[in-house]
Amino acid sequence: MISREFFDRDPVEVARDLIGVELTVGGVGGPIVETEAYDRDDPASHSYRGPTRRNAAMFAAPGTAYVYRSYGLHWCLNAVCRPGSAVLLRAIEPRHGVEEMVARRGVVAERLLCAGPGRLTEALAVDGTLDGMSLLAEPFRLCPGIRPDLVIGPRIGISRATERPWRFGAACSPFLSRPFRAG
DNA sequence: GCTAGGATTTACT
DNA sequence: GTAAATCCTAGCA
Repeated sequence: MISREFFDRDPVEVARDLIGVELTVGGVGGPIVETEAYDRDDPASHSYRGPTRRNAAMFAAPGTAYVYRSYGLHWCLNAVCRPGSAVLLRAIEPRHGVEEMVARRGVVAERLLCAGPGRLTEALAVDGTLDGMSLLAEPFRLCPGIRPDLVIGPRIGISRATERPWRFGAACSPFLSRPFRAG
């Protein structure tokens, strides 16, 4: 099992080591194939300007889930590392409870079920009610899995510190939200 | 109090 | 390729 100590490290290390880890929520999920790191001292991070009501979970204990609403309609799931830093989960490989994901997402293409932060949360039924909950307890489950070859690149969809190579993915995975430049 | 903008996805041209 | 959907937060008056 993944322990609290796993998350009590540099978010870049945690983002890298989370690739291949199996994440399930209520039994639905699969191996993580894409993550991004966000640090306390990072202009692109919600924690950059210090704790607020919205990002309070980012300053909670390592291993806490930070769930926030993006663009007014999507939810994004993060794993809190050291206080003020977190790892954004961008994509997983649909392996467990695929039928349930299809029912929630209403799509046929399996590779699009969890390929993106908003898609992932919809497929796993993650929303604001899980903000501040521990990823080390139900309904979450994290288990070490096969570690694939990694690809590294710049983060996506941000306007500041865009050059930091803090995006990690499983090489050649068909379930990435977007292809890596080198991969 | 009001306004601008965002770690996105989808549908349409 | 471009636009729309939609809401919370920060920043400023």
